[in-house]
Amino acid sequence: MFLEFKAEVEKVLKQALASYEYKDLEIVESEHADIASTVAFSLARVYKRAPKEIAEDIVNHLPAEEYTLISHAVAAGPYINFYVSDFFLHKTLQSIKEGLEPTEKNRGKIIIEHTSANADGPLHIGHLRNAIIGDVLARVLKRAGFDVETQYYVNDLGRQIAVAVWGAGRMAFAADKKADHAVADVYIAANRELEEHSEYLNAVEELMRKYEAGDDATVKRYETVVNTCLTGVKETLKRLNIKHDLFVMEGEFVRSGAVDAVVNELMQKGDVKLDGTALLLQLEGIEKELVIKRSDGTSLYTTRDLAYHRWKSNRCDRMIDVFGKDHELVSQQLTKALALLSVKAPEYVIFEFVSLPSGSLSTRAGRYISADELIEKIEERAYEEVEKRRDDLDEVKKPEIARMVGIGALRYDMVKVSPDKHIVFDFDDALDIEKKGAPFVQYSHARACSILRAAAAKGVLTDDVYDSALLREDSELELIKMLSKFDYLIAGVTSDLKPHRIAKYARELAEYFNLFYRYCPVLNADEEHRKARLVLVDCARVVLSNVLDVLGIKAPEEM
RNA sequence: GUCCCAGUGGGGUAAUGGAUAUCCUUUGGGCUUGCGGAGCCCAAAAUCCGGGUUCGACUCCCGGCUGGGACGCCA
Repeated sequence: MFLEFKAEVEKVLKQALASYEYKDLEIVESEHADIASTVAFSLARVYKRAPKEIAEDIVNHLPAEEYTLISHAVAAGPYINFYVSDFFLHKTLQSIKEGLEPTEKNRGKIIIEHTSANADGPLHIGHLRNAIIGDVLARVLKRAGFDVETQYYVNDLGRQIAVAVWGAGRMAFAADKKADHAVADVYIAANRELEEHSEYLNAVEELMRKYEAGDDATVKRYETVVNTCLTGVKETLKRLNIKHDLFVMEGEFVRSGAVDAVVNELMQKGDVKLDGTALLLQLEGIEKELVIKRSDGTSLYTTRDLAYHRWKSNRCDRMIDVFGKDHELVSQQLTKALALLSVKAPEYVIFEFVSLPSGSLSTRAGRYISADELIEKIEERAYEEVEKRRDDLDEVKKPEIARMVGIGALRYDMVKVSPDKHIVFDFDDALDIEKKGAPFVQYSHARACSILRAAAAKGVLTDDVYDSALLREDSELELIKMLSKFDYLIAGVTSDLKPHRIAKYARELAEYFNLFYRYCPVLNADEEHRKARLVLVDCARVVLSNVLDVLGIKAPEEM
């Protein structure tokens, strides 16, 4: 609803500015108003008058008779402050009661690629950041009315996989281990062996050549390793509430000839030169030329990625790639090379690294914290907390709530920080569930549910006729305004792709609900207030549950 | 060396160029004859350094410093 308020402010402000020339309405959020404009500052310069005077003049020209969602506007010095009307507050509650469906639908198809970890071992905490950022964005975009498809791009052609496949030919996967962990064991052991015996490297290279050429037996060996690993990875993702619509194998693009087609087209359209038998592409603005074909004729990651993006671009309106910071140069090369092929560029969400206090993560060196280990520990920790507080619950409910709280805390922790912030992962800190994170928001939701349950038990109906004008306390007004901003938030994140803003909103909403709870009795209020407040509690419950859903966090009815 | 990113109270973190810099944690103090205390209130404490642009800079520009990353016929 806040979006509609903002639109009305823009409309009336434009009318009031009819006699001025301006570039922008300069609408800003403000703590002194529901929304404000600072346009008087820049007009002051042009018209050589005091900004305060101009602000007053603009306010005097606002068509107050057209206000519906606006109650009034005032000039506070050079600022023009707008305030919401009672009708806005009423309409906010009504629209939430009617459901939070996106106002715009069928806005086109978006393919978002995320996680895409190599199939050489389990997901670690770095992949987790990628997966959770990607998953939250996918959920936001769905809310915003897009048709979203999530893809996991499976690297099955890299040297890493060849090493794992080679290793799998010499030792068996441990049968008693989770599949992806068993693959990692083999991969790490194989790497160690190759370091000691470089004579085995030929065998690895031969595997790579045979696989690209489509040798049946080799393809089968690869598939076994990759699928084994992915089985485990999918289990982990499922626990985290993450699902990919499609797993796309890199190898397909080589075998289908799509990669060759890309290389040939680049030779015609780009600045390509020969270095021995390898092909180098010079891209504008990037010093380093891009190798698009190896001397031995096999393909490279970037070239295969070009073919993948060309394929994707034909299946959607927007492409979004969630990449680690180490892929930034690649993303620039990708954009430039795609332009040569007349393929639209993807939008990139680039996030900074997650490292351990002991240094950077490395699957090969076995230096990582697996997502599974983290999930295991955090759920244990959450179970302890539940047991501490809710001894009355049975052994079905307790672990169920512990899972919701544990996974919630983990997801919230990963998404709450701006993607361009480097994270040093601290195990104890991640396990500290008592912080104001997901459990805080979940608790507010459970509390709202509890009030509604108690009301139902007393036979008070929430869908009674109610008078929203009775909601006059500060904590009530602030809560309603916060509720109204859900659509505004979704619209914002849809364009700036910054998922940490969702986490911040969720926490703030829970805070406002707690304040309302503290200052306004619901069930113990007189009948008219009780009715109106129950509606407000129900609306808060709906928005809390929706914002948690966007974060991929379960909203427990009790905890 | 070149390029990219980050630098905000003791630690972590937020802030489309706008009014009194957010929140967590920490430390200290307080709130329950209340619908669930995983709650609420109060206090302490911060924009790396130096220039510049601007009516106005955490935010933009230039130069440093510190930390991370990229610069493979790896992915």
